[in-house]
Amino acid sequence: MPDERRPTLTDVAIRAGVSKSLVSLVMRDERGASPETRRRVLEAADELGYHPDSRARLLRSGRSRLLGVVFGIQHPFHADLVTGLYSAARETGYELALSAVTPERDESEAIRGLRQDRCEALILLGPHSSAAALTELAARIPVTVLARGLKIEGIDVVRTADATGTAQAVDHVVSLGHRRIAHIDGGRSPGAADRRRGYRSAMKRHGLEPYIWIVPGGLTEEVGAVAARELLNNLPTAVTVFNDRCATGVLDAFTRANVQVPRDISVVGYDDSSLARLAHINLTTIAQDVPTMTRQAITRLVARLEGTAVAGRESVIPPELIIRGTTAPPRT
Amino acid sequence: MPDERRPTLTDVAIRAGVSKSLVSLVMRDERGASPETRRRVLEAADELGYHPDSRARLLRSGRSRLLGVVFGIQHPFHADLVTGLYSAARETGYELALSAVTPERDESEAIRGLRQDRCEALILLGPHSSAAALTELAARIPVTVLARGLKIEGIDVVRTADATGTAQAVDHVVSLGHRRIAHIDGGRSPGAADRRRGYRSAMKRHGLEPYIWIVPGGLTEEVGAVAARELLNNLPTAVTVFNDRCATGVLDAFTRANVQVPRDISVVGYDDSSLARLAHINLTTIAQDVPTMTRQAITRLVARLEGTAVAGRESVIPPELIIRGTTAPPRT
DNA sequence: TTGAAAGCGCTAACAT
DNA sequence: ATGTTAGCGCTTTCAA
Repeated sequence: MPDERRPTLTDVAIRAGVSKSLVSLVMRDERGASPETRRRVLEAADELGYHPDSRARLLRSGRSRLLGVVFGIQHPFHADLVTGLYSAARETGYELALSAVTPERDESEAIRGLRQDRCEALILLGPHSSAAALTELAARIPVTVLARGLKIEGIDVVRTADATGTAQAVDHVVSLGHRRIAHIDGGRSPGAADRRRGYRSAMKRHGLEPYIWIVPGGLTEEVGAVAARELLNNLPTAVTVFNDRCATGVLDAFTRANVQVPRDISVVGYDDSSLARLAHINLTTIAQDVPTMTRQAITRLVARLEGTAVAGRESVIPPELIIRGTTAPPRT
Repeated sequence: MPDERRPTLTDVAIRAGVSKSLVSLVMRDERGASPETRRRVLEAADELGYHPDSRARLLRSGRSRLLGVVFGIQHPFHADLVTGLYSAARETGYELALSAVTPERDESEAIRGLRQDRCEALILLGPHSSAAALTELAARIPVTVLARGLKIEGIDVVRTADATGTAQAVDHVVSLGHRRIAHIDGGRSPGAADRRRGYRSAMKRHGLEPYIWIVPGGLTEEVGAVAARELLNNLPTAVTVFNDRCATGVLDAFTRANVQVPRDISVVGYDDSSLARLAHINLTTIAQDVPTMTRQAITRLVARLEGTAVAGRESVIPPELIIRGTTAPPRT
């Protein structure tokens, strides 16, 4: 089925009876060709089924107009971010090149692939490379880190104001009348430290310092369930959880233990992942503003590539509380 | 940060004091350079931070050695497949180019991107393009479809023997003593028809035709929960579910309705996704053999590209029953 | 408005 | 084992 050789620009030029330069102009929609020539060229191209070879084109023009994206293929939240990045890139004239991190393919390998493709800049989603590796990388190519706060010379960061997020969660349940509010932690995951800090300071601000209780948790449903079982010994009336996946595990453990949500305990998640929106979960949660985050990441990077400097290294995007069905006033 | 020009092969050649050809050989790990030369070249390359330009390389060699992969970024099972594809491609000398389908980026757009990048072949994960579109595509480029059974001239298919899978599920619960076994269906999703068929014929084979009960379901937790609520009216003793995500929703709905699994009802999922393995879910399920599927997909495609014909259009991989905690003998 | 020629960074074919 | 030469398909001078 396949291959007569793909038609080249030269083929089109011959067929249209003009020079390669003219064909090049016409294909790129530049001015400088007569309407008649333009018509003939387009006709010839169409007849041959010609499509420009982006590799050759980019090789010659010295640019790739490619933005590399490194993401964790197992992370639902990264899927949301990639979706947003595609939309944000659409109108910029840049394309996305995806490179996945899998259990058998680490971040450095993912980055290496992208560099071979001559991406002009890199977007790293919640990277876990060392600061040293990132510093070295940033010295060679513009890098923007998404969804992880770190301060590294030369690296732009776009992230959610995570401390604000958990503070909003605490404020919400406090306003419902809760006082004994626990926090299930994300350990060393991206954002976990800030979320923990936000919880702690909001509790202090409300004069609830004696009730501060931080339980080890993590990224997954499984650790959420474990953490929830720890809470059962001395059930608080509300709990803020590191993320929605973890919160799902929490809900599951509670249900099994015959603890009703929100009657017996209120639960607040984090991320507003599609999980949270499911009718049978219906989780009150903190939404990261994915459209804004991804738009900013792309905008900053493009600006840097075009030489339009952008102020500041860091964009911190405010999150938003989404009230659903897992929070209610405490039983009196 | 910015850019001294990226080092080229010529730069490395000059620094190492050898010809470009030698550098080219060394970088590609071909034989024909002395150990001493090799060492010098690698050292120079390293000092300069040189990475070969794949565009130029591929332009020159007339091939891209790129396999395009179209996947749904929201599908956990696709994540597993992509992970397997990376591993399978690793030793073949081909690279993967990922192109995601998102809510705002459809399959045809994903495919178009890959074709501009001059991928030599395409792997489509559970595609939903029309047969006509796929036929036309396959006329222009080798195509392998993964995880969806379809019979289209010129398209290779690698899929799980889905009918066998649900049959195994039925056999398993029958062997435990169940007779009233329902099936929650996947609707029009890839594999759903076969799984439904497997359920139906296994029920007949066991003389349980009167108990056949197929409830509409789908891909997600949400529809699983809805389907489960429908079962509550007339609870069977076991149910086989279209996939693990859907089964999770089923479990959740049962728990809320105070129906205990597996005491009151046995549940079998499908996919053996990471979800199923979580301790608090611990779902008995049918595992698709991802390593074999992905290896076969890559192998077939590479064989086709190298002209080594492969017999048959279709590889059907047997699935495997994984017994965990959601199945048990019925209460007597 | 048009065309000729010179590369982009690399590999392949042919020397040596 | 090493070097030389000629392009891959395109864009970009620069001259006509």
